[in-house]
Amino acid sequence: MRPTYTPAELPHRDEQIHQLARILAAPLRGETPSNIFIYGKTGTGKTATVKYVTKELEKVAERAPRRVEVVYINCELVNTQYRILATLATIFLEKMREKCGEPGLDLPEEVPMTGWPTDQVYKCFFRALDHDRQLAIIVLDEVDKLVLKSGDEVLYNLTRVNSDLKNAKISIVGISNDLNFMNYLDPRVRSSLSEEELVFPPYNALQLRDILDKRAVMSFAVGALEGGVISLCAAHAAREHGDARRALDLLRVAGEIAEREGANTVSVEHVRQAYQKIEQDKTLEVIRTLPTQSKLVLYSVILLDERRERKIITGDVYNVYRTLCRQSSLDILTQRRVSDLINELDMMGIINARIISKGRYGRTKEIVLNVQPLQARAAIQVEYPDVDVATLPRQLTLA
DNA sequence: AATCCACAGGAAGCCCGGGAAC
DNA sequence: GTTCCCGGGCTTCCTGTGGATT
Repeated sequence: MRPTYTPAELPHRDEQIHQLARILAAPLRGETPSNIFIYGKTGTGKTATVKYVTKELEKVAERAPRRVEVVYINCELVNTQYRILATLATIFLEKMREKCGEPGLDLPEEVPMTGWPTDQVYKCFFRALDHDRQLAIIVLDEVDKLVLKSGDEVLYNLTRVNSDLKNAKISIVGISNDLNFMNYLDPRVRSSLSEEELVFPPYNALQLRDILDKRAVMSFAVGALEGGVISLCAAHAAREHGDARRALDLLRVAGEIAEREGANTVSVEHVRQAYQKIEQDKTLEVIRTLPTQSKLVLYSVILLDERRERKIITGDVYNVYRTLCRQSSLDILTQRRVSDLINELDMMGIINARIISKGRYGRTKEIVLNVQPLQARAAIQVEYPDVDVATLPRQLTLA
């Protein structure tokens, strides 16, 4: 049930599988497939489908007139022009050596992951590739991350390389969950990258149910899931733009909770708890990665919240914040800035802040903590970057 | 009706780090 | 390497404001 698992069958993706297969089957007829651009929100099965189809393709590729090589690159990890080319060059050098044994001509043993001029790496890749009559299908997953980080130069080069190759051909499969990024591309790159386009619509609740059903059969004992459990998971995920990964996470966590409790079956209540746990883990992660000053502001709110004396208002928060700063010898920001930080925390849903007027006694913001104080506190103190945790007061001793 | 509190939040500008251009 | 530019974080200064109190 983990997100890393690639299932052997993909329910409700038949159409996409067919389309993709139709395009990628071109090499079996001795043709070069078009470049493909695949778009869909997270958890709609893009990566799984591509992996599935390319695997099938490799199985039948022996019958093809030219050799087919599929290279999968996740651009979130490999996100510069150099590293993409170096990765490709390394792979094709390796394959070339496998194929014909002798180290090719004047080509080097390997490409270092850093150091060479980019055009040398490019040439190296080019020659290793062109050395054989082959078709390289290069899958660039999360290609939007690549463009965001290093621009579209790599894509431009890769889409152009075909015209220079004598023996080999390449075709590119770009996967993205951000459609907007196409606008940042050079028009030439855009049109050649999206010779074919494939859209992965989100799953609806029914389809999610189906997917969960299939996976549940593999992961849970018969009768371990009470009625309604799967429907509830599906419903939750459908509300969050049909993310199958979400749905699976939910079911998995619900199972883990049930197991820890020693329950025999997974109940609807477990799913509810799992939902809360996942949501909470998300916010705790946000808190953990907050900048120091925001953490301090939040910590002030928590301290005030624990006192439970009166409603928390901006002025009080700022006072507490100031003492905290002094105690941990940090710079004290102005109230104006802290006011903005409070707004940011509000936007993130960690706190709720609304403007109230107390008549003669002014206009201010009333702040309500939106997370468990104890856990939030723990999240703040984990990896507290600049401040010695011990110096933070456990209790508020303020007038 | 006028006053006035305790801030909200807009505007302008400073400072600094990082990336692009030279 | 230097210069330039940009954006984000921050400050300073400011005007605005809902409604209890006078």
